[in-house]
Amino acid sequence: MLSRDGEIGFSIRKLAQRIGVDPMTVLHHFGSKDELLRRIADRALATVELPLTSTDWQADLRKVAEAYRNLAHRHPRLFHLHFRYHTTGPADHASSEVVYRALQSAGLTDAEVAGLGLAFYAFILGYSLAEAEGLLRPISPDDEAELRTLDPLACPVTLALIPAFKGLDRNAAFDMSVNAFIEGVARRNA
Amino acid sequence: MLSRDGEIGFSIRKLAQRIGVDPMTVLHHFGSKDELLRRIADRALATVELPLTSTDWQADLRKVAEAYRNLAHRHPRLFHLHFRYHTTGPADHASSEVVYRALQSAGLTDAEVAGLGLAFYAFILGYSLAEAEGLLRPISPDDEAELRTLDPLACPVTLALIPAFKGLDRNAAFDMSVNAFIEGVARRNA
DNA sequence: CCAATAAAGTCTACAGTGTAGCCATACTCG
DNA sequence: CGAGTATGGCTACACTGTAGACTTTATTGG
Repeated sequence: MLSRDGEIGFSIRKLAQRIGVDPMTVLHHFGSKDELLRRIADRALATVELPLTSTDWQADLRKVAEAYRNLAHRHPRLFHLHFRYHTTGPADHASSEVVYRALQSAGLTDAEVAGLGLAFYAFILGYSLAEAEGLLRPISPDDEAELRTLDPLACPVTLALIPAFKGLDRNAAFDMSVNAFIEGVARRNA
Repeated sequence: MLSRDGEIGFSIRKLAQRIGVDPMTVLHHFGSKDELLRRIADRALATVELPLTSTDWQADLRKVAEAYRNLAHRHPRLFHLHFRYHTTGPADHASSEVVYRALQSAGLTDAEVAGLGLAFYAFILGYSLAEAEGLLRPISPDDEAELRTLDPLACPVTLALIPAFKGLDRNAAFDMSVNAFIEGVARRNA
């Protein structure tokens, strides 16, 4: 399955065999493998569960962020595809509309809405991708052993933080981070 | 060249032919193609120009963010590799040490430093990746034409923002965004 | 200095990939 | 009914990573 293994190890021939048709049939249907992956990514991205816009722009932003994180959780390999074939379907436009509307009602100028909106997007996509790729996972014993080999003179803070990494609460970390961004935005026009 | 074309279109055989050796030679040297790409990504990541830590933690964070963005600008396809083979070399540890030290001197708890530090990383990596992939590019006439086909009832704000997207100043947008995050962090313990 | 050992490089072969080109079949519309 | 068009499938081709055996080169120990 693509959600588990990602684009790597995925081939038209295997897919065709699994669904019992000729490889050329599926290829003709989609034109090329790239186009097939693009369509799959589109389809998966469209399942993001967007919030209805409310009067609380901060809550709206939080909900959009959570929606994309949940999506990444459902399809861990999706965002790789999204970054590769920057697919922007209807669902993307709908969610970016929510983001822009939220930022606009926060009282920002158009330039700020555009810049910060795209940045907010990049942030939640990057965070979701990093999390899905295992970069934000609470460190394993192996990781810890590797960290402990660091030079204590060069990386004292990192070494001191090892317990914090081990006990990392990913949900709390995500909330903290989104809140920090939102707080910074709110403070900008205050 | 890998910086231009990325992992796609890159093959051991082409590389070997370019440098005039047998493909098997390079393969035996690196063990596998994955290992080769990992090593290349390591090497490129190590060229990030880290700042010396100062007494101004906000300036330090800004410098780290800029350093990674510059790196992504030099090697547009690098961060795809980084996310795929989450390579964490010495340079990464050095730069994350800077980030953690900065956040710590901002007065955060260890859990906050760990969570926000990783999030800051994910943010600048995601932003750099998005920018390198062209997601944050000022929109082209084609993009504009596509945007104009959106339903004005569903996406009024997006449509109204088209001029802002056309005139998007990427540097300013990046500074704004990093500042928003930093501001949010600073405000957290105030 | 030479022989033994290890390392590095090279050739061949294999299984797997995307896909162009061509043919058969089915389905639609005048 | 017949012509045209979309759809599915077969073969072939150029390309990939890499396992395995073999040859050359370098290194090291006596």
